[in-house]
Amino acid sequence: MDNEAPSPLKVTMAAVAVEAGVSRATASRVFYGSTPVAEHTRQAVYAAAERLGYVPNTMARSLAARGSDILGLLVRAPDNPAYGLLFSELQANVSGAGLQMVTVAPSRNEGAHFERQALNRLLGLRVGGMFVATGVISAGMLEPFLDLVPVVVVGRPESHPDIHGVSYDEDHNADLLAHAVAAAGHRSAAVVVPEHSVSEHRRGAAMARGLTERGVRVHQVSSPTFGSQGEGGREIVALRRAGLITAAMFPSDFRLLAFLPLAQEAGLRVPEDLSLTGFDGILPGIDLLGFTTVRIPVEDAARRAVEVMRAQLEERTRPRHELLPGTLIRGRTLGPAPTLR
Amino acid sequence: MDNEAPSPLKVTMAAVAVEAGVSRATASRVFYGSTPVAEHTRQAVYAAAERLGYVPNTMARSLAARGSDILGLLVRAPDNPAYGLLFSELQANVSGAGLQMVTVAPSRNEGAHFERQALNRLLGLRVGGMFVATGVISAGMLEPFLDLVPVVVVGRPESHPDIHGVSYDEDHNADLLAHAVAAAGHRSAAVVVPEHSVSEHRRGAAMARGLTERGVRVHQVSSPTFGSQGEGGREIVALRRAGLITAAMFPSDFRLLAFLPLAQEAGLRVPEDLSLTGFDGILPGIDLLGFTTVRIPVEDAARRAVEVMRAQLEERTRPRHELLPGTLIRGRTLGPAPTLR
DNA sequence: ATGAAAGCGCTAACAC
DNA sequence: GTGTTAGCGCTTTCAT
Repeated sequence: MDNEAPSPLKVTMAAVAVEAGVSRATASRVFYGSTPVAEHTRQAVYAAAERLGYVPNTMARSLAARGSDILGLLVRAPDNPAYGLLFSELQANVSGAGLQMVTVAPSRNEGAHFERQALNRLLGLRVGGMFVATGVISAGMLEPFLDLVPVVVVGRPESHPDIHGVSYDEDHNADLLAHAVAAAGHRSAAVVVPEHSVSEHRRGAAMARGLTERGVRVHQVSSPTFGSQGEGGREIVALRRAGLITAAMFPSDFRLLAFLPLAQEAGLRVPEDLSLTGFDGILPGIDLLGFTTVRIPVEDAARRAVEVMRAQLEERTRPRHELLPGTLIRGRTLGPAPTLR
Repeated sequence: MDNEAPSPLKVTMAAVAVEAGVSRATASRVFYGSTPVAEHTRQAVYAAAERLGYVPNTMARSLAARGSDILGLLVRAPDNPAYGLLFSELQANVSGAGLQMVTVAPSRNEGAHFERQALNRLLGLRVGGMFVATGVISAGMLEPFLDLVPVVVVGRPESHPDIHGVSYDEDHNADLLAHAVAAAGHRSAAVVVPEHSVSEHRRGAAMARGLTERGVRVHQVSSPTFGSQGEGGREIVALRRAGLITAAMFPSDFRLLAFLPLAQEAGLRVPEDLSLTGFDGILPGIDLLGFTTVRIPVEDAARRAVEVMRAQLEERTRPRHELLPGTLIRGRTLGPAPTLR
């Protein structure tokens, strides 16, 4: 009588082969092989694997195969909903393409050093391709590996000429909002342009530009550090009270959210007294607040990134940079411009 | 003259050893070895590795070592901020402990089949331990591997007697809120108890119990499917109008958020006419809305989960189940009970 | 269509 | 303190 089966993780392909009465080579071919295998042999091997609870050892496999088809994702901050959604969508698309993906995150949100560690974790696993969803890693850090593993940078707007990039078209998105504000009849608006966040700064600048081009007067508010939302907010309230603006544009939904209590406190009705716009459209449940904002095309970016990756896996091509437009969300925080005073 | 260095990923430890003028074994010892190595040898090896851009091959390493110290995380839905934060915190704690972690997510949010695939991805990598942050995988699916790899289930309240669990104390948290509502003088409140979400149902039931124990009359509202928030909300509005309640408790901040527009539409002031409480305290920026809610202790759970994991890595001990209390967030949506009518 | 055998890059005894 | 050597579990020529 047979002994009790050992723990599944200890079952090797050799054991499966024996159980199925074939050679290790044949067993291997059944699972991933390129060469054809007789149908009944195939059945036998599958049955044996099932019986033993065989879990293929990815380590051994990719070592022997000199590489794997597992893709890696380096994600900057999983606690940021925009990245969380991107992770989720990439995973879905990768699986849809019949590929696998593992994800790593740096141990801290800031610091190239930590991102490097995470990158090495992926490289150490000899992934077959990498999605990089963080702006902190410089292209230079990626460069040495480019010829061995396809890299697709996703999300961040900027990238290296040798690296494939699929990004949100922040300028276009900002313009969508600027257009909406102008079209609602506003002739003078505040735009929050943070100094310390690269992407938010870019958004703010683009919104200001879009307004100006449309003949809307812009009052630029350089919001101070992220923590103290109060400052910029109070400036906006003062501008409204002085009758200098009828709308305020924020470079993220979060900042708009932070402003709401101030507006309420100041007795300003939205949008009757003051129209407001955000940016991102990601925060779960935020739609319920009725924000007028632009939804960054996370799903599209994920889909395209995977398509680009698949193409790279087949055959390396010249790097391309794609910019994906978002969609305007017409909420209740943007209304027609009131008559001032 | 030497040829140009090959791609870093092609550099093997053998190459490093040659470059440093030592044997492969010594090089190995320098990187992870248990046996001591002469200081100047050590330097030489590090220098050689640096020069060549050596990236250790994790596959080969853990194959030879029959296992790795890389931990795996199976996370249910990275696009859910609560899971995103948990991911982030686990990563920070794992790194803090000098360990590595890779994360996998199922390709779709629902379906045991997809979670199984993700689980196998982790198992295939022969991780040294696993964090499981999903309720969908049944303990039975985990059971076959328990003796080979330590498993810590984190977040979900329920778990198997053979598996370590670190969870949020939902009952306690619900009671915190019930206490706060009762203490504010409310004598009659609505409690939303969804039928289709296990954890939300549990929360709702516990809140109702807590109120009842404190002599508060409970109007249970069985919110229908998740999509149509309207239904339950309208029932609450009606209850308030009929003068039957002065407060409403929701089993998630999201549901509370969904109710806000309805309350506004109905002309109900919060909290003057109606007090509201949520549950979770996670959604970034939600604090700005002034929700009275309970913050689930994600950071504590992550920290404890890693501590438990480390203990398991050292020596397998009897499984323990921990329940972690959250903290009450006193926001502006809970006020003193108004006189009815 | 299948089997035999040679590694993949590394670690872990075991010698010296 | 360092080198030698035998595998880890698997894929992949090369035969048959």
